[in-house]
Order: sequence, then structure tokens, then C-alpha cells
Amino acid sequence: MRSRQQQKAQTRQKLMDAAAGELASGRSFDTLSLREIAKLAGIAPTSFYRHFHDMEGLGLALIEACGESLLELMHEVREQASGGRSLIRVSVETLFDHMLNNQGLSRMVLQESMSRESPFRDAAERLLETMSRDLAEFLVWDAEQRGVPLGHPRLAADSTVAILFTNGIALLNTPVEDHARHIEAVVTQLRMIMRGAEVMGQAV
Amino acid sequence: MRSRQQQKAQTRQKLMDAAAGELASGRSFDTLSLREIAKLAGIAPTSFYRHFHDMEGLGLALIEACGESLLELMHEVREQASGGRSLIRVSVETLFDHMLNNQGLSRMVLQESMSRESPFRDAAERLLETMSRDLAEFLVWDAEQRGVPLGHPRLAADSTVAILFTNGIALLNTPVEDHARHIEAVVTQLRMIMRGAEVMGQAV
DNA sequence: AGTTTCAGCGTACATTTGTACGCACAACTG
DNA sequence: CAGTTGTGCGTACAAATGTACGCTGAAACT
Repeated sequence: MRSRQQQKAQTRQKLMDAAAGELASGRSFDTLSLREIAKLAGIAPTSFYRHFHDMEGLGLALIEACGESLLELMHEVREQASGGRSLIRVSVETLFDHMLNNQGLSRMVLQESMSRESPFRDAAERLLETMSRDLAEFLVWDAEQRGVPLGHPRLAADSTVAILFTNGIALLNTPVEDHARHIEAVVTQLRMIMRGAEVMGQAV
Repeated sequence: MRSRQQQKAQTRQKLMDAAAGELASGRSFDTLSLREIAKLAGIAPTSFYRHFHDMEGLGLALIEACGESLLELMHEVREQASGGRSLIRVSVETLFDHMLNNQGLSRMVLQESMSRESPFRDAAERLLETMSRDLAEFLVWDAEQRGVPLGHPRLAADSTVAILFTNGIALLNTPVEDHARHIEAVVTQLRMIMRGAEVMGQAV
């Protein structure tokens, strides 16, 4: 038999997968019921409590997991991008790829980031904040590298993140054959911001 | 006695107000139940059906109403802005004011715009699309007026709308004393985009 | 070997949900 | 004025929900 830890971890994962699956098929998180998720995961309703105190607990775990994989991914992108390809393009493609492979979670995180004060909102907000901070830091480093001063790097990063996620979501509702064109549009928008930031940097 | 039409319209409005009130206090739309809204509006649950076929019907009416007032508002802004004040600043302030006064609906529209294929998403999407299209049209006109060519006006408008609403939502979770600073940041971000668009316009 | 721990189960119950059905009575129509 | 219309009500019911309670059996520990 598998050890208790392994077994428990696996059941917990089943619960998270069940919820993520429902999210991916279009449900919003708070239409999910404890009983329903338990059934999908193949356990009795009351066994749910062995893993999460709440549906809220499950939700937080989902957001947490999504955040971890996302930050890790963007971290990899920076190393990979130093290989020469356009950083902007690689970032966009990588992020969108992740969102396409995690549609349910992506939607949930962004929707919750727009909700009212709640544990979900806090978690989602923290994730976006971290992404923006990391990006700003990188932008400064990159600008110095190229000897081109950037005006308001943090604001540029905020704009970038807003545009990235807004368009990422839009992409999920777009037929595959339009993806390439859509990505091109986003890349142009981001270049626009960078040009603007550079101009405002020189103006100082 | 009031006429039947008036009476019915008033009850319908009570239902919409009840729902909007719950949204404003942080609930998400699909945690609202028909019975609950009926009770808040002061009518029997079964009377709900005299006004809407569904909770979905109510939701659509809410989004519709929010969209109408919003588009009307932005239309006024353009006339008012020709008076000389910065168009960007006036637009931002007006939109944010509207969002602050309609927190529940604003959140709902933006959240639904990120959901999966559904009547709600379609309605919300249509609203944002219209705003972006109108804005692009205005940007072109304004650029011609000033003799400064704009590159990719539609993309600039898309970016602007994304940044406006993202930050508008963020503002709702911000203490009032930080509002002025926050608005300043958004104005700077929008100027950044405009500068970028102008630069890319000249490059052609 | 004997004991403890604990993931998972089944039963049970009070709430809440959407909605079908039919009645009442004020407002409209002719 | 008589007849029709239609908003609103109360009752009723099946389904679903969260969760309290106590049991079981195997893994973990001593």
C-alpha cells in the first residue's frame, strides 16, 4: 500500500483537479458545491473536511498553485530570453500558453482579483502585484543594459500586466486560427508602451 | 392608484436595485438566489416571474442598464472636454466616478467579461468593445485635429480601455485618501501609451 | 504485539433552492 | 357597466446543500 501521506496528498489533488475541471468547463468557483466536488473526486461529501476546512480553503489552494507555476514560468522565460529572441514576444507566448492550459484557474484568479475584499481577492491581488514588481525590476535592469533610460518603470510594468492578462483572457474565447494575429496585436501594444516609456525617460 | 405600467416598472426596478445592492456589498451575481432577491424587493418569490424569465434575465437587464449609462456618460465627456481641459484626465475622472457610484455593477460587468461563453459574457464583451471602438474613433479625429499622426489607433484604444477598467476596479478597493495619487498614476500610464502611439505613427 | 491515529464512509437533519398550481383583486377594455 | 387581463400571493414539493455524529479498517507508532 501507499503510505498515508502519499494517499492523502493524492486525494487532495483529486479534489483540486475536480474543481479545476469544473472551472475549465465554464463554471464560476462559487457555483461549485462541496458535495459536487467530493463526488467528482470520488469521495464521500463528509470526507472533504479531511483535506480542506472549507470550499474557501480549496479555492485558496487553487489560486496558490496557479500563482506558483506562473511565477516559476516567467522566471524561466527570462533566462531563455537572454538567448536572443525578443523578450516581449517570448513572454507573451509563454504566458498565453500557460493560460490556455489552465483556462479555469486563469479565469478564476482574474475574476477574483476584481471581487470585493476577501481572501480570494487578496491572494489573486498578491499574485498580480508580484508579477508586476518582478517585471518592473527586470525592465530597469534591461534598460540599463541597453543604455536606454526608462520613465516610470513601475507604471509601465503595471500597464503591461493589465494588457497581458486582459488579452490573455480574450484569447481563451478566440478560435485557434485567430491566435497568431491576436498575439501580434498584443506584442504591438506592449511595444507601444515601451516606446512611450522610453520617450518619457528621455524627456527627464 | 398608479397605472399598471408604472407599478410594474417600479417593481421591476426594485428587483434590479435589490440585486445591485447585494452586488455592491460584495456578493457575486451567481450567489444571488431568486428567492432572496424577491424577498429584498418585497415581493413573493413566485412573483419574480412576472418581471424576468430567469435570474439570467435580471442579470442581462443589469448589464444593459450599466452599459447604457456608461456610454452616455463618456459621450458627454467628449463635449465637455472640448472646453479645454485634458481629455485624458477628464475621461479618467468621469469613468472612475461612475464606477465608484456603481461598484457592484462595474465589478459584475468586468468579471463576466472574463467568464466563458455565456449571455452575460456576450453582453459585457459587447459593452467593452463598443467603448474601445468609440474611443479609437475619437483618437483618430483628435490626432488629425492636432496634426499628429497616431500609429495603431485601435490598439491604443484597446490598451487604454484595459488599463482604465483594471485600475478602476483597483480603485474600488483603495482607501479614499489614495484616490488622487492613483488617478495620477493612471493618467501617466495613458499618456505613456499616447506618446508611444505617436512615436510609432511618425516612424511610418 | 498492542495501541493510537486518522482518511474515508453512511446516516441524518435542518435549510435553501427553483418552480408548478391556483386564487384574489385591482386595473384596464369594451 | 360587465368582462378580461395580469400583478401579486400562499401553498406545496422535490432536489440540493452544508455539516454533525459515530463507525471502520488499515497504516503508523511504541
